[in-house]
Amino acid sequence: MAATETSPAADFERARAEADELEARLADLDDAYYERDTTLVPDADYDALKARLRELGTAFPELIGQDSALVRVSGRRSTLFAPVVHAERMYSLDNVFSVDEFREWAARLERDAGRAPALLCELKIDGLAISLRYAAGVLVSAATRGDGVTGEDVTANVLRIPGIPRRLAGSGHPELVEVRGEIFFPVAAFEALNAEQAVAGERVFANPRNAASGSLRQKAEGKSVTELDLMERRLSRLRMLVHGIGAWPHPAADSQSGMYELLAGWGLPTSRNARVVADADAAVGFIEHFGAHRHDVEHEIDGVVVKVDDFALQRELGATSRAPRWAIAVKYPPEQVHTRLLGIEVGVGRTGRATPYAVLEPVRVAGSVVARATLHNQDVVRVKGVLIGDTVVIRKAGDVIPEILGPVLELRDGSERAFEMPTTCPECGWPLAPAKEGDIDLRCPNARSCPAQVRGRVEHIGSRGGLDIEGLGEVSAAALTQPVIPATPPLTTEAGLFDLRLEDLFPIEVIVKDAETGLPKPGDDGRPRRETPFRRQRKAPKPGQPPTKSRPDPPYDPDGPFDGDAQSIVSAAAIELIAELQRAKDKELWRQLVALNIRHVGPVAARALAQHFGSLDAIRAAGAADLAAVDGVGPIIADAVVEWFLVDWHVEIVERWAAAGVRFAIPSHPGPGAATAAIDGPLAGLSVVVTGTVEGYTREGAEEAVLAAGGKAVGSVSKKTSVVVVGPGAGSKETKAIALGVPIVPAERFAELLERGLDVLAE
DNA sequence: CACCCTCGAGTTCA
DNA sequence: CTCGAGGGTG
Repeated sequence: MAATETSPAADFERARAEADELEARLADLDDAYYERDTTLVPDADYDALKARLRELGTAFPELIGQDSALVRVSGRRSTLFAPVVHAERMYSLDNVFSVDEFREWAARLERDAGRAPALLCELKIDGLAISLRYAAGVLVSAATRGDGVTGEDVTANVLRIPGIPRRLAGSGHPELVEVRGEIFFPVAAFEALNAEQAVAGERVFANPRNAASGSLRQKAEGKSVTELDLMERRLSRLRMLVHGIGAWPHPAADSQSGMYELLAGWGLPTSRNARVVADADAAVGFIEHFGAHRHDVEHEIDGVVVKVDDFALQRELGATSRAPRWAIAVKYPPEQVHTRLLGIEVGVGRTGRATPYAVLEPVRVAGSVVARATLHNQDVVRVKGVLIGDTVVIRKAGDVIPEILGPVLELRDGSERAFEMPTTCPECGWPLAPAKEGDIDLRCPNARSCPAQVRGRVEHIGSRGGLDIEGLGEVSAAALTQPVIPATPPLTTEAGLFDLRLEDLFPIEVIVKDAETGLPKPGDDGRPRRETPFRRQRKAPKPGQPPTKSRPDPPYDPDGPFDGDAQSIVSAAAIELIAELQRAKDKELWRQLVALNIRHVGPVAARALAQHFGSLDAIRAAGAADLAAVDGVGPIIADAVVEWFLVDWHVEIVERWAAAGVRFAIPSHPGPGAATAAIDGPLAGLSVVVTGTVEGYTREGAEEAVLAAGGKAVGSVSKKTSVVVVGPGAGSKETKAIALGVPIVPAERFAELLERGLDVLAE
């Protein structure tokens, strides 16, 4: 977004016209943001407008008047609540948008201060600035920032927010003190709120900040009892953290950090994430750390605030007309960005569902480059209102998965066209149809031979929740089911999986696709590049030199039927795959059940069925009623199992796998219906969630250990969860556990938990 | 029958 | 990780 170059002759009039336009636009945006809690454009665009205005202002200072968007403290007084004049003005902070700009600020600071002062780093919470006025230790009013001079009284609502003391702890409180802080909606609570709002037919909030603002501005008058209840609940989910003081002539502390200790001692909520660091370099470390762990905090953060810790130096540095010189806000790159919707393609998954997905101009969002995003189905495409060719708004939902929020209507030029859902399967050409009358999802009915579905099922067989076959993932599954060579793929259905031999793998050639575009990559000769995933080319020995053997040939039976060409050798991946398949034949019955791809039968249902019946034969012989009697299996799953066995090519899978040696039974199982004694152990009757990394265990291993100790390993935290084991890298589950009051055990004590059960908590 | 847990399925990128 | 839907429980 390069600014138009102003000519050296300086066309003042042109600059003024542009500045006027920018001012008007910014006034609109500020008005929407502060008065109506609406964000019309991504933050990045807003910042860009201001940056441009600042540029113009640098060239022509006379363009920037007293009510310019650059000068006024953003925000205006709302008439909703009574006005409150702050005893001391609430400043906003200057912003920088990169570590480099921060270093410039720090360098200036060090020059002004004549030394490198200690800095206090804290997170910039994306919430609402608030000022609490305490008179002789008693809360007398709470006000929003408003325009910085006058805010609105929200005391009645603030009193309902947990953690804000009406009376300060301890004694010796000043006559008057204004405590400044930020009210916010914890991210986890925000999600829950929106779900409830939707159910109640109320507005759904775009982000936690809007939710906090909206919640705080509710009025009790004229509300029904249910509405009041909803209001109460919303307020009770808000939280506050304090980060400063206003009016107080002689604070009993000589530094920002000392101030926080004092405030904490009074029972005010202070952040756990504030640190005093020695210099700018250390501050950069803090900034980068939380840039990477933005979502490991309970609230949304849009940056880091760095303050001079020493109060004496703060006073010395003073403030400009709008912001103190001793503090700076370092803003993180936006998490919502614009990019072009290049096209919408349709993929087919293992169940045959046809899913449209967006192909995007690759763009960086929250740390990674995104080129695709799912659109779920044609209804979602319609509801989001996106057209091919649109500029669209992208964000990362829940940290990872990119999501298209919608089009930027102003940027349409008429060349965009609507997406039309294909009527036939893009992979096999069969007509797509809903599985049931009234279903939105379209499916490819060619379950047996649609290459996409076979590929998906084979991949699922190899997955961790299935037979956990190393070397059978996305790439191998595609190679086995859709190679360019041979013409007849080694697998036309999964029935032949356990009959695969090395010589079936050897000839396979696939076309290499570019990860970004999905298009075939051209090789040296310009034609699509091919790869042989199960074979390596042996380098031809140079003439005149003795053939060197850099690596020994892989172990392989020379008397076997293998018939590869002399210049190639079997890759280790091929040998590994065959060996893994061999091992899979004796794996647990539940894994083999999952591998059959029966609808609704995943690891948990499969475990229940396996444990109860002991063998696939017993499951097959059981009626729907017998199946549904199993704990965790209801009529729907029971029917799905019965019906699965009625399809001839399904039965063929079972028969060919069994013939190849797949065991399909739990050895020494007493037989169907045998009472399975509840496992006794330290964790008997407890459900345990493990999140983050636990040293010495894989994710699976930890679950196994919980089962072995008699516990139940569950994936998500709820009120019923007995205990949550939290290791480094834990995310929302830890937050949720805290919110629900579920006991937490640190990962280091996992082993102890396994041995002693909940006794570990009693310390 | 109305909840609330769970599970299954689909999903993206390094 | 999130969504929708199955299963169990009060």
